[in-house]
Amino acid sequence: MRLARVYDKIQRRSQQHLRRFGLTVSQFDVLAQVGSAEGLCQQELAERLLVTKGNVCGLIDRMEQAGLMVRRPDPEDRRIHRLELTPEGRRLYAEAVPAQEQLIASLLAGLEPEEQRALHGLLRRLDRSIDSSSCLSYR
Amino acid sequence: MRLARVYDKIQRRSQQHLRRFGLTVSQFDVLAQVGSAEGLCQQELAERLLVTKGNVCGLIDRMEQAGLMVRRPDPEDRRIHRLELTPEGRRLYAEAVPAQEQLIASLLAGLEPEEQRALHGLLRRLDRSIDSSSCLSYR
DNA sequence: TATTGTTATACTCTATAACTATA
DNA sequence: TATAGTTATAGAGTATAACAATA
Repeated sequence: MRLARVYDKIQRRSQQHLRRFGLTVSQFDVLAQVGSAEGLCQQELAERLLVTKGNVCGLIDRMEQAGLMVRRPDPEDRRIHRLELTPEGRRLYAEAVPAQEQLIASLLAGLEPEEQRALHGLLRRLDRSIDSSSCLSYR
Repeated sequence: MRLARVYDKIQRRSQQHLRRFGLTVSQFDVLAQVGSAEGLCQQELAERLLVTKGNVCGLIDRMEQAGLMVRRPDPEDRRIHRLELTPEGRRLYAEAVPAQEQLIASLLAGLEPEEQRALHGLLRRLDRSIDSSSCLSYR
């Protein structure tokens, strides 16, 4: 499976790359999601990351402990925690996200710009067609 | 990152799918590699899977315990273990690999045949260009 | 000395499921 | 009853590094 192999390589490079920031790939995903949509609640985050809320809970625990984010109680619904980045979390976001984009760009650099666009377009179509194909339930 | 999202979905589907066979994705990878190249040694397998030999050791332990494969000492170099599938491993290989291919085919079905070819070609080019871009060391 | 494989440690992620507190 | 979050459990995968046997 070609896609798997390419992805594994990118994943490993990313991992290596993100370690400089003290982040795992999953933690980077959290940072990227919360950084681009502060006020997100844990349930929403779980859905976006395609993992369970239990897992999100542990992820947030570790990142809160690392001083990157905080849980804020929602004043209107006391079951909900809104997620926000700390100043340090925002600093890391501002640093790590562009660095990651640059890494991806450098990995894609072997393709011509129009090939990159073609690849992106095909992946988008594939993404949608996977969603519509049969039942897919993430809790 | 489009590639990551698409891959995650495929990964999750595969996981779900492979569970019927009692396999994790990593174990499937081992089965597929050894099944297509019996006599492989652990070091070679580690390189193909892009993980360390320590990890391979654990993977093999679990799969040997599950009765799917065996380590055979190499008569010429007593440091080496050659990996072979048991009859049950081969049966599973013959069952799981086509099933996995069919799953992938069904996920790709939303794309036209020429789009599938185009995607494959782009991924192959990307794969190669990643390899050649800067240092990449898997131990 | 270098290589193959093993072992040990520690951490992250994951699924699953029971639990609480709110709604 | 349903939802948001928590906790507990168990297992898998991973990196790292020290180790034994063999070359």
